[in-house]
Amino acid sequence: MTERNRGGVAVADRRREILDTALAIADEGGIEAVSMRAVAQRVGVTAMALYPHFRGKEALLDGLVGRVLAELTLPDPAAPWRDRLRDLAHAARRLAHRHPAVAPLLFSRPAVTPDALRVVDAIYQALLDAGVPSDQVARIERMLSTFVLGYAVSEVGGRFGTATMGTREKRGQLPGLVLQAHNELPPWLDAPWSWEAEFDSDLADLVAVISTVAGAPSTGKAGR
Amino acid sequence: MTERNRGGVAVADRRREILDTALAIADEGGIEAVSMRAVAQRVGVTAMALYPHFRGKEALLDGLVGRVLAELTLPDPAAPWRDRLRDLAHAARRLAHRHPAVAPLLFSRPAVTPDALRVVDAIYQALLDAGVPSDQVARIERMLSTFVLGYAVSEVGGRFGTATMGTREKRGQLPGLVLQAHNELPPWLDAPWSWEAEFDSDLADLVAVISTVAGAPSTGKAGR
DNA sequence: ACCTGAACACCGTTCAAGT
DNA sequence: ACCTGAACACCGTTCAAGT
Repeated sequence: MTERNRGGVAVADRRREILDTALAIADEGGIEAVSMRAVAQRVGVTAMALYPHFRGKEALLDGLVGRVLAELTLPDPAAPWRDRLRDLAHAARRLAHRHPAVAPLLFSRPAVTPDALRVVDAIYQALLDAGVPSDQVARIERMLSTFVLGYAVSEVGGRFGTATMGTREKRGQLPGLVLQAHNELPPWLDAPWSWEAEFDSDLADLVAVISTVAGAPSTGKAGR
Repeated sequence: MTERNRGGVAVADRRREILDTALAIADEGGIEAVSMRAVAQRVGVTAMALYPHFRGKEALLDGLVGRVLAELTLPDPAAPWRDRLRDLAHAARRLAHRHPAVAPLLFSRPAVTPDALRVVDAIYQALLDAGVPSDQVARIERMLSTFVLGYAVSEVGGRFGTATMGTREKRGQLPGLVLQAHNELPPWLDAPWSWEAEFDSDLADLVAVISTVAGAPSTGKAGR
């Protein structure tokens, strides 16, 4: 017995339609393109017609984060904990690449929605299976998720730079700025072959931390 | 021979005055309170008067990031590398707490401005002194700065939650959501005593990673 | 060069009114 | 309950005009 409005559209479907539209607009034009008016127009309705579904723009953005988080597929619970953590990290990174405008919003929404809690729980489970003491599980989860989110947002947000050449040449000529350590490093090492490969190396290092915290011997060193 | 406008104000001072004003507004009302019109009004000028100094709002926000980054004090180069990295991390975290509205902007600006490069160079130097192989220095720098920025932004942005009680009680009752691992953990461990203490533990773990990558024996395990 | 004032094409949200 | 249309108080930016 789903509720229906005059047009015969189930209200839950309408809500999802609004979020799908908002996500499409965000993917195409960035978060600043997501206006109540633009979303409404694409849905084929007035901006005010969104308010029965979302209290305001903030609520719509909350919904957008949930919509994106729901896309994240959890790893197979039967897999080894290392694989589960790696799969989850890669899935999160790919998600950020798919929805670069929405990813940064995760920094300002607490992970207390059902969509977020199921992810946290999967990480908790992997850490417990790894042998991490229970008084360290929450900390390690935050450390891991902070790094993964931070790395992915740095990539899509542009913090890591565009990897176009020429930036280094300029550095040498910056007036009155001495970059001692930069000059000791080969220039081509500033950017990695592949951001995914670097992500893998970082994950390997963090998994080693987890093994250490768990009291088990670290199995793999990082390396490139 | 500094250039002066009709009012007798040096143009460089005018630029700084605009940025100081923008920062004050951001600190008080968040980033969305920083409008060309609001900044101009506080400076005592029309919005259009900002355009000779900044090409547009994006350029003003770039300047704001530089203004904040310039506040970060570099560690004593004579100190041991571990202390230098820790001091830098804590200084960055405090900076984010002082200017919570500006910190997230760092994710979308590449670290290629002089203000940013001097920070990166200080980290490079510490990592080289630690014995990190040169082909790993840039990667480790990104891993470290990504974590530090991500942690600080998570704190001030609200991702880590408000640490008010009650959220956990709700979790148990979320309809149709089974949080297996959550139920195995004592509820009071969800949030740490102090976010700063957790930050310290995380840093200790990351410093241990650096020691491992450097080939030196890890000196300190994490612990709480 | 620096600044103004008017104008344009937008915003989010409230409110009274319709069905 | 859901939606409309007008209105209010904002935006960033362009443009012609002033000094």
